[in-house]
Parts: sequence; C-alpha cells; structure tokens
Amino acid sequence: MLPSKISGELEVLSRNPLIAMQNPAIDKAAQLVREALTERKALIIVGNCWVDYSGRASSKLEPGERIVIFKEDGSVLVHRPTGYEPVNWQPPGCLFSVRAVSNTLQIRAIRRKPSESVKIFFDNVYEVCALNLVDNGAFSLYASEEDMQRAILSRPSLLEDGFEPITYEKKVESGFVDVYGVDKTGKFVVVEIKRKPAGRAAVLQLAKYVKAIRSMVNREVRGVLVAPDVAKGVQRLIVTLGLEFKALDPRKCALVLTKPETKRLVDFFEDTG
Amino acid sequence: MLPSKISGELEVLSRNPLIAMQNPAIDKAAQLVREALTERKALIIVGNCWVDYSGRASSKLEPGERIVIFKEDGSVLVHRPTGYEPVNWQPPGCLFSVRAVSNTLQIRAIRRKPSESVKIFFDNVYEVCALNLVDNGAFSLYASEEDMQRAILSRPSLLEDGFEPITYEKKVESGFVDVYGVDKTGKFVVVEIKRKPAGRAAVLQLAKYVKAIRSMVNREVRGVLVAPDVAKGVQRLIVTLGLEFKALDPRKCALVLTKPETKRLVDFFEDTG
DNA sequence: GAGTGGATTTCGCAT
DNA sequence: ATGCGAAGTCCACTC
Repeated sequence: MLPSKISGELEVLSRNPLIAMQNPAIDKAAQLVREALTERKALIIVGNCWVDYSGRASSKLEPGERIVIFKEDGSVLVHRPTGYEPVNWQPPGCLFSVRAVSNTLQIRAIRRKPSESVKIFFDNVYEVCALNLVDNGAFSLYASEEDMQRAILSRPSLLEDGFEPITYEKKVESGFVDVYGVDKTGKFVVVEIKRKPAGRAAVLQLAKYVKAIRSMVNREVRGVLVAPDVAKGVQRLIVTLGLEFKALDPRKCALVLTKPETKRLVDFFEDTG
Repeated sequence: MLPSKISGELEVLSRNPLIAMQNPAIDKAAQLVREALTERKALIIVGNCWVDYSGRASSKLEPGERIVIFKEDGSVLVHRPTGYEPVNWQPPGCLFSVRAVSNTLQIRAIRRKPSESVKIFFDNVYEVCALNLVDNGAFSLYASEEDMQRAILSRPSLLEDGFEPITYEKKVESGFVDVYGVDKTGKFVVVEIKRKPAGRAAVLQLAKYVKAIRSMVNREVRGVLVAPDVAKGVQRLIVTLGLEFKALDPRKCALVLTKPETKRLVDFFEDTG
C-alpha cells in the first residue's frame, strides 16, 4: 500500500487530467473541443470571440478576448476579464455542436425548456484546456448572522426558556434591533446577535438600543448579547453596562433551521454535540 | 497601413496575451500567480484545492479538482466541474496575498464592506494561465417576452390608442392571459404576446383565452396577438378566428422601458427607426 | 452610503 | 412538472 499522497500522484499521472494547447490552429482547436465535449469533459477556451444568445431574451456580444468554460454537466460560461457574473451563459443540460468554418471556431450550445441557444465564435484561440477533473470534496456552509436570527425566532428557547419574540429588526433611532421580545417574567428583552466573538462595538450598540427602548416603554428592559463567544475583556464591559451574554454557536443555529433552510445548512462539525 | 486582421495579429503577438505553465512546481506556480495578481492580469488556475470562506457566512470546501479564476477587477471564482454557479467566490475589489508554504500554494482574497475572506489552497496545480485580455466588445440585450409585457403595461398606446390595461397575467382555465384590458370603446381586449413571429400555437392559445373570457363577461371581447411578425399562413387563421394582429418589435419595447430597465436594454439596432 | 427592485437570475424544496 | 422563496445572491439605480 502506497502512501496516499504518492498513490494520488500516480493516479493523477495515469488519468491525465489535462490536455492543453497553446495558440492552436482553429481546426486543431476544434478537434480538441469536439473531443472534450463528446466525452463530457470540462473545457476551457481562451481567445477572441463573439457571442449570440437567443431564448428567454436575446443578446449580442461584440468581439473581444474572453474566458469560456464548458462543464461536464453541459453548462456554459462566457467570462469577460472583469465582473463576477458571466456575460453570457447556459445552464446545465446543453447539447453542443462544433464547427470550424473559414478559420472560425463555432460552438453552439442549445437546451430545451426553455428553448435557448448560445452561439460562440472564435477567430483566435490562445489556449484550450480539456480537463478530466475529479471533485468529490464536500461543501459545507454554516449559519450567517441572519440565520442565527431566524433560528432564535423559530425556536426562542435557544435564547432562554419562556422567551417570546414580539418582532424583529425593530427600528429604533440609529438602527435596527435584531430580535425583540418578552421574557417569562414579562420584562422586555432586546437581543443583539453576532456570529463571531462579540467585541466592544457590539456591546455598545446593544447598550444604545436598550437605552432607546427604555425611553419608549415603561417597563424593565434587558439587553442580551448573543454570540459564540465574547472577545477578551468585553465580559467586564457587559457586566458594567448591566447587560447579559448568551453563548450561541452559529453552527448550532444551522442545525436548528430544519425547515427550507436545510438545503445549504448541512452538518459541518459533527462533534458539535 | 496594414489590413486590420494582420495588424491585429501583430498586436496580439507583441502583447503576449498568454503566459501558461503546465504541471508547474508549487513555487514556480506561486511566482507566476503573484506576478499576475500584482499586474492585475486575469488568471486561471486548475488544480487540486480546498477553500475556506469567512464573512457574511462561513464555508468550508474539502479538497477536489477545480477551476479557479481571478479577474482584473479583483474578483474570484472557484468553479467545480459542474454547475452554473461558483462554489466559492469573491466579488470585485479584492486584495490578494500569495504564499507557497510546505509545497502548498495559498492564495487569500479579502475585501472590506462587508469584510470577507476567501482562502484557497492548492497542493497540485495542473495549469496556470496568466492572461492579458483586451475586451472592448459591446454587449447588448434586448427585450424578452416579459419585457414586452411590461412595455405595453407602462405605455398602453404601444398596443393602440386608448387601451387601458386592467390587470395582467389574468388567470383563465389552462393558463394566464399576458395582458388584459379595455379599449377606448369599452370592449374587453385579451392580448397574447410573442417575441418571435407568431405561429399557429400562439393564435390557437389566444382564441382559447378569448373564448374563456367571453364565457365570463357579458361584453364584446377582442383578441389581439402582439408579435414582431406572423409565421406564413397564420394571418388567414387569425382572420378566420376573428382575432387581430398587432406588429410590435421587441427591440422597440426595449427602448420604451426607459426607467430602471435602461441598465441592460441598450440601443441594439440603431436602424430600427 | 443605505435602501429598493430586477435577473436570460440560479437553486432547491414543496406541491 | 410547476410554483414558491432564499441567496455569502449580484447588480444597477435612487435617495
């Protein structure tokens, strides 16, 4: 048995994850492109191209140098040198046709429902990479601050037994309260949520909100800071200002959100308890 | 003066749009990556990597083979071999740091407001492309069917003078009416919109809707087919069924939508008149 | 700078 | 299959 690192490298050598051409002739490029698309490989083409799209809408992209990616599932991305979003694209499930006509590489990607067509024309190809990629790595995303808020609203006992949210993001002067409610003794509770160890700023903000609410209602008002932890020295400040701290791990919130939110909030740390 | 095709190729040769390395050692790859990011070039890295994200939320991506793109504007895309969307990303405006530590290429992309960090680690690089891309090609998108609908609603005179929409996408049995309203003589008008030359199916659908509406109201009901053109032989069918046709170019609709829609609906055919 | 609405949204889950 | 809501949405525009 070889060490996994070594065996992995051998595997990569035998699989040959990459076939690349630099500045190929159009017909050579077309050949590699056709092969890659036929074998459902991922494919990168860099070159000077123009694009016609027709389907739900229509668009035309004049010539320029771009990065075009074809994926194993039949999706297409045309990326300009700037911007997060592709300028043209096609969702997964496309059928392709490839032609080399009068020194122009033409690739058409079509799909049904809705019926859409993207045609890409290259008159200059700088690089073609046909890729045989293996990607089984798990992706896990855990709770955002907003997720923690939803978690508390959907299960108020996360904060404390008997807590009942009244409204959330209540507007006060200079901001919004994350969560706002009443505890089991009838006192108002103002909650400030942080998904990271809370610093001084979070505490001061909470104090400000508590003060604002106190000026509006004639009842006792508690201020509770919810975060996975507090930064060093902040605990003292919390006590000094008459506030409270409740530890809550954002990963735990992720597990609580079992309704539609489950989709992206998967078990990340199984050792969370 | 050289022909533009030739001069363009000379320009490409002198500019050197591509520096590529296949299966480089990690430190060599790091060198090219650092250079490309420093010079604000676009950059493609294909290899085995894992990713940590922390910011609005947090995520972890276990090792696998992916395509990673860095763009001139400081945006980052991590693409798995399938799917339209990047699994991890960073919007434009990032700052980068590159390190090669114990045979691992580490790239960090951070941005402020919101404060976010994406860390990408490669232990195996199959391909690195540093790109010097020139892309000034105009992108134009013109109206979708929905845009045409909005255009008519925002300027009913596109259909005819005196037309007043009542509601749109009115539900009838087996479908929705695109636009529904009253003409200047008080008759009901049912509008069916197509962004391409209308075929028999569109006409028959409109006829069905007209029939459905007639069974619901005690008033005259007109059926108007709106499209840039009608397919061959369909005009007869329209007349036979007692319907009407109104020619409307989707490109014209695009120009009508001058409110927020302007952003993507630019003048595409200046010779539209 | 914050807030609002659209997108060739995409994506995932519900019915 | 269709519809609904969320997204690390992104993006452009308004106040």
